[in-house]
Amino acid sequence: MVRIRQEEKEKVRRRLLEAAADHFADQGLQGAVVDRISQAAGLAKGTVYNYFESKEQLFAEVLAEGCRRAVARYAGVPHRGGVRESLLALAAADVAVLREEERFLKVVVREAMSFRPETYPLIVSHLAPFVDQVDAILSGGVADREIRTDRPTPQLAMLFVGLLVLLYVQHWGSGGAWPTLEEIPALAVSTFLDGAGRREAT
Amino acid sequence: MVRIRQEEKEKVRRRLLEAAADHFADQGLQGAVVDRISQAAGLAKGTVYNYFESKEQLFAEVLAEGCRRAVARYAGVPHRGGVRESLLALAAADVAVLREEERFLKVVVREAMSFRPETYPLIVSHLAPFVDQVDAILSGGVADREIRTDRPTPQLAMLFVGLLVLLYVQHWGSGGAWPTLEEIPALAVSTFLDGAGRREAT
Amino acid sequence: MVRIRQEEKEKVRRRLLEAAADHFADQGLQGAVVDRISQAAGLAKGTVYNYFESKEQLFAEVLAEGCRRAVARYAGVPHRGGVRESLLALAAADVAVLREEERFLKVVVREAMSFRPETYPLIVSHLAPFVDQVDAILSGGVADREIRTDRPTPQLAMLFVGLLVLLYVQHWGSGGAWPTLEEIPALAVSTFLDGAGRREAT
Amino acid sequence: MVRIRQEEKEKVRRRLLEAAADHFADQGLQGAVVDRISQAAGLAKGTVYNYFESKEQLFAEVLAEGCRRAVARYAGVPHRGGVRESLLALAAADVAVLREEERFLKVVVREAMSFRPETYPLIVSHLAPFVDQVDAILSGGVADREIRTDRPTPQLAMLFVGLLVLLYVQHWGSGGAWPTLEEIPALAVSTFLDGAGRREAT
DNA sequence: CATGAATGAGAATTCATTCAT
DNA sequence: AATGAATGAATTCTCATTCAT
Repeated sequence: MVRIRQEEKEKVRRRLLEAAADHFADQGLQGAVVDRISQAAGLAKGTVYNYFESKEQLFAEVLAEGCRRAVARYAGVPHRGGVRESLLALAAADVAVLREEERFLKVVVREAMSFRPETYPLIVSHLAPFVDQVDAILSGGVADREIRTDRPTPQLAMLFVGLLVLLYVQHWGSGGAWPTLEEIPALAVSTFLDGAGRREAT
Repeated sequence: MVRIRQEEKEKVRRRLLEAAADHFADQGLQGAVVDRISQAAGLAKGTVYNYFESKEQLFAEVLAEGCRRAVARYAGVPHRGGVRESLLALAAADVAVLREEERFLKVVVREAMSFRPETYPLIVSHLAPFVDQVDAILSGGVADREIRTDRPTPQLAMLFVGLLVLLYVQHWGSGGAWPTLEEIPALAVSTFLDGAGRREAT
Repeated sequence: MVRIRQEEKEKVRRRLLEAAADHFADQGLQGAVVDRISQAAGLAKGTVYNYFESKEQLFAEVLAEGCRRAVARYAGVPHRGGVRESLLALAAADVAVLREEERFLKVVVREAMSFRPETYPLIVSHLAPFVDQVDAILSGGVADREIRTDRPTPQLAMLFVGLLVLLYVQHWGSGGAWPTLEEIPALAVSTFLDGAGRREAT
Repeated sequence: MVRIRQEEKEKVRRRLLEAAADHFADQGLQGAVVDRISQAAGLAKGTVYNYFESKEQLFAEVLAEGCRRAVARYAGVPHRGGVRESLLALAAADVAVLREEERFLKVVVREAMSFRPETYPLIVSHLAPFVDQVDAILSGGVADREIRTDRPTPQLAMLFVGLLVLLYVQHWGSGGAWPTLEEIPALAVSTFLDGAGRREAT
């Protein structure tokens, strides 16, 4: 019975998080309204406060949950083949997550790009596992002489992740016109690895 | 006499815009408080409304002013030499603007990266001159066979601008740790043109 | 339980309406202050907005409630005997309502006499049932040859109602000196039916 | 020269009063905005305060001016013939004033009918000359046995004036539909003297 | 636990009034 | 005298949070 109670609680919590993600994605932390979140979850305003300390807390949890869900997906991505293939696979996984958890990811991206001191470190730490994975791939690439060696791989990794995020922002900002979600992985990897200059030109 | 009055008014307006930029940069549109802006400008609350219709209006004007100041600076940048040199010069000019008008630029970047439907088109239109300049450079580069031809130059231009913005965000987000403003132009251009892959590797 | 809640809410709503009527009667729509209304009702400012959309809405509801209460009372008045008796009964009922719901009626009268385009039609429509009743009485009087036939009864009805209102205004304006509430029905009916001219004089 | 200065000042004052009457007639004391009044007069906000102590003062002066203008016109009306003719002439003069000074009169009527303790006595005192004139006519009528003797003539006079005002309100409230200004004098006098009952019926 | 009415701090905005020019 | 920029008190309305049921 306690078990069932626990599960029930967890379910309600989820519902609230989903609804919150929805609203935070659209309106931001300040613009979102607790009452509307609760109603979207089919609950009363007060109930939110049975699960979360405050609106800010709720926001932080949405952020954390978003990162958790994202990271969970990357863990399963295998790194076979060269750097290009691995990065493609990772980026593809990322886009796949985006599709399923767009609301959560939007919250994360939006907050990340507003670089508020209160949340920036939080987000960086949440995203660390993902960046680390990229870093690992790139380090392998350095060993295989596929990657430039004049810059530290952690910085390159951050650049790659940043590039992905940048493309998401342009995707959302353009209303999905360009780039489309489909082309993002290839676009990101190609831009990141090859640059815009002509090969022979160098 | 009227002349002096006019100048005086313009000065006050400036002061308000500066103060507003400060606050919007830190708190965003929703987080900023009109009363605190006016006080930061050494004026009373009501005075803000003698110059601007509403908080939203004020925000829009800060945005416009930020873009205006930025664009004004790019106009003077000459495109001599190859693509690399031109882009470097442009990026350097951009960073120079950033140093002097950090508050305004932060507002623009923050808003741009939050991709709100209300302001995204506005910002895009404001930034258009800058993107166009990059586009012009890249188009020249295509003619000189310095730039890949498999992607439309407008998209490449947006990518370059996005990359710059991305580096600003990481600069601000890291508290200035990495990248520093000095290294941003080279970093942006090198990443954009060369990518992270090894030349020979291809 | 829900029942009790509902009743409780209805009670609070009433309290707010009464307090609002008080203030609107004294200060008019523009002069009244929401905060003072809520405090007069023993509630906090915000509570008003849990029950009414806005100050204007609240005013409209007070108006409607006032008319509703008034009309409810007239419905029970029987028209027996001649025109004079019927009008007297009706006017007496109106004065009786006035005594009990003075605050509400004052709001209605005040607003009616300020002939604002925003509310005048509203008030006219609310008062229609009362005017119609007078009209019915007068029409009966026309048949019985008690009433002049050279003017449409609806216009005469409006005149009678207007006369009543006029006497209320003079009553309130004079601080109750003249006319007193007691004499208003007879005064209204006599003035309306007989006029100030001498019978024989005609 | 002083003379000219004086006249100039008087002219400006007039302009302000007219503009104020306009706005007070439409918006009431509370709804009117000083700045808009001054601009309607082609002057700056501050100028109003060179001529009037405060908005309230200005309102009071508009009220007084309205009454003054009205009363000035009645003074010239001769009482010849019987009561009916005299009252008709007076009412016609009143309507004539209304036509020319509608803005001022609206302010007076509106304020009178809102029976605010602050202004009611003021208005009554301003209107006293008019009421007195009616009273004089009625007293003459009593002597000639044209008027009922069972009610004090001052009260009858107030009733007559009230009736006129009532018709104005209905005229304005109905958007001029009924009664029209033309029919008001006859309507007022006939209603007042004859009533709605049939002569023979009594 | 869920509920939702009550609360009141806080924010945007208006506008009468002042006063330096 | 005329002006109109500056002021800040006053007001409406919002919404996060509390708490009795």
